Amino acid sequence: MNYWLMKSEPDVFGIDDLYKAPNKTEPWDGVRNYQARNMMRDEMKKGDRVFFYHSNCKEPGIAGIMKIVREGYPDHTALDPEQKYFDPKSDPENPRWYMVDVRYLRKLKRVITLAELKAIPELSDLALVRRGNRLSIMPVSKQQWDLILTLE
DNA sequence: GCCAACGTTGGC
DNA sequence: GCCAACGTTGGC
Repeated sequence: MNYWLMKSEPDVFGIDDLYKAPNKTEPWDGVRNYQARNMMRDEMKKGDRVFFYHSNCKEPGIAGIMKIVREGYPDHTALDPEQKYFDPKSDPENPRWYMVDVRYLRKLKRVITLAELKAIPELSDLALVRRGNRLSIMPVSKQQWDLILTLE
């Protein structure tokens, strides 16, 4: 099993929104970055665990845990001109963008903030805490995952 | 293929 | 709201 971290803006879609979704499951659509796309399309496997990270908000940090319940498949929001994430360069025969389905597992007892994570030397390799990192999806090692959970 | 301009991300 | 950092675009 692999571990990941995915960012979302809680004002748009936060951990509580995932909890309220049907089956507590939601497609992770709208990702328009190739590195992130490749991870969803090629590397994420059913059962993988994912930190739900709240970004661009008052208290950025890890808010909960979810799991992958459906592996990469084409992101249809890229194909629909009505959608915000429409991409005229994607096409149904050769979809450019992919998504996975995630299911809510639990909220953390408290949000583990970015500031805390940055202060831990053992996490300096985590992409999240690297300066200027803008990846919305990133791998987390088992060691990093376990360490982060001890902070809870 | 280089690189300037531009748009976006996301912490602060 | 500001702005640094980054990815993408497109002219050449």
